[in-house]
Amino acid sequence: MFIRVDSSNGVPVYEQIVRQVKFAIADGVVAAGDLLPSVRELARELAINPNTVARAYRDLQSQEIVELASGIGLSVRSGAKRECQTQRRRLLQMRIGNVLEEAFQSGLDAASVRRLVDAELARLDKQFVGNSSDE
Amino acid sequence: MFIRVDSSNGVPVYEQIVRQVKFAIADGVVAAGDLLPSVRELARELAINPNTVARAYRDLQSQEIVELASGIGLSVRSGAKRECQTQRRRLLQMRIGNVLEEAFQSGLDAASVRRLVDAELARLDKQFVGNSSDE
Amino acid sequence: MFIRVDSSNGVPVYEQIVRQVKFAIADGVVAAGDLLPSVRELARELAINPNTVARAYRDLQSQEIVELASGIGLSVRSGAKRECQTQRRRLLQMRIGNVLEEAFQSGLDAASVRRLVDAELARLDKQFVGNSSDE
Amino acid sequence: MFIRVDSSNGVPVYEQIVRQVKFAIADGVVAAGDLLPSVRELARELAINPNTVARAYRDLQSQEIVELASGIGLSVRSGAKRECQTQRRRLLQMRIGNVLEEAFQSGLDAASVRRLVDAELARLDKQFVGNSSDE
DNA sequence: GTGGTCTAGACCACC
DNA sequence: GTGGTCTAGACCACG
Repeated sequence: MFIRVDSSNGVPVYEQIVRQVKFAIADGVVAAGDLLPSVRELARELAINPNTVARAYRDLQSQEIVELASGIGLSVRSGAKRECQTQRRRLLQMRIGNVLEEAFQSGLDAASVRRLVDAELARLDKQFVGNSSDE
Repeated sequence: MFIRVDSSNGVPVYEQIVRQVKFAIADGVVAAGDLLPSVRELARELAINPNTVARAYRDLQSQEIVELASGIGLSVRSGAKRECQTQRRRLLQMRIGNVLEEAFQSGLDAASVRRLVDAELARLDKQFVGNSSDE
Repeated sequence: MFIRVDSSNGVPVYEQIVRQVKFAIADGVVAAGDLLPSVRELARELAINPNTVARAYRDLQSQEIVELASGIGLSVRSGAKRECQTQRRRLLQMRIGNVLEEAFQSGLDAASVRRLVDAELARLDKQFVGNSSDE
Repeated sequence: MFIRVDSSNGVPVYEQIVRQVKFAIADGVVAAGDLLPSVRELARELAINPNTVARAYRDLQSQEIVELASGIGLSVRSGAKRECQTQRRRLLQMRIGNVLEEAFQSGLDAASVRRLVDAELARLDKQFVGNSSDE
């Protein structure tokens, strides 16, 4: 299973699902034409309310990432990979920008902000060696 | 006035007030022993309901940043500056860490993440020249 | 229902609720993982405004006694029982200490104070037979 | 000066003054006919608002503990000592009773309550050796 | 259904 | 004047 949710995360569960499905598509873990796991199945595996999964899937449909294959399930649309990659980049850029802006606005000077960023980057670099990206 | 709120921000107004009071204390804009602006005064200036300000101030009390001087107002406690600086550092470290971690987990490699960060840092550096910080 | 409030008590209603929830947890009446009665339900049963219950519950959250299970309710955290027992002991010790100290400081000698205490203890012993405590 | 107030005490300052004046009278530190310190003088010595002292003195007048000696000040009435002793006993009995009752109601059993009381009594016994009482 | 936020306004205690 | 408590009710997000 390519999805993991953390209910004590602040981020709504349905949104975590939406994001991770998109990330999986962006990375090619799930390809165009593939079916998403059924609402019931995913709900059981994540031990969450099926309504939550349903809501996530509804969002993915309305964003035209997946489409309903009647009687079969939800399948990834053909242009989805490229779209998900673009969205991923935009999303991360916005979030990074927001956080850094928040740091500046809180009264810290540029040097302090950069120190914080570098420390975190160093910490994470070690954790995620060997990540591959096709962007 | 050292507080500005943005009601269309997603972040609850009372929480924005809590943060900004803490930041003001961390930066020395408000010193130990100083009184916060009165509930009614701040509510009037921000054009919000006094209860919203009161809730923010109650949070500051329960976090022992500020104490009730009965019939006088709320005064900044003696250890508050150091505490607020610590909290600010921790808060930003956590938020930056979370965002960067999300970037790595989304499948991007280290180089891509660093590129995003550097671009945003460059953009914001220009915007916030002249920030001063005690830390 | 394990909560009873007395609005003509001087002690704020929301604080009575906070205390009694903690006492119930300390006594094991409510266990870790259990949900508190919903805000609306408790408000209805106590015939008070839901906001008053909500404020009590918010305090319990910020004291980390209870945590939000989004869309479900508030559940008692795992370490809460031990914490509530400790707090109960400290609270009572402080209150008893304060009152006895006040008695001494008011000029009474030790014998007079002890006489007062013994009389009250005897009176209450009869009233509260069969209390059980984990401590 | 026979009065000390603690503004971070929960107990209103004016009430602390009322109590301590009464205790001083009960103990004979201030006798019938003696004048209380003037409002301005006491306010200066305690570093509090004169209105607060004035309110305390007003209460003492309305309770007929002191009386206005026009142009002179407030003097302790003749029957005050006996009255203050009676009130002191009643007040302490009530407060002790309330606290012990609260302990029982919080779910503790009689043994636990008695243990708390004995511990505090032992602690205070050492602190207040040589208290004398004429009750 | 759940809790959270915000507004509006009454009333109280303290200084 | 100060903050604190409580009520009442609208609106939103989440499951």
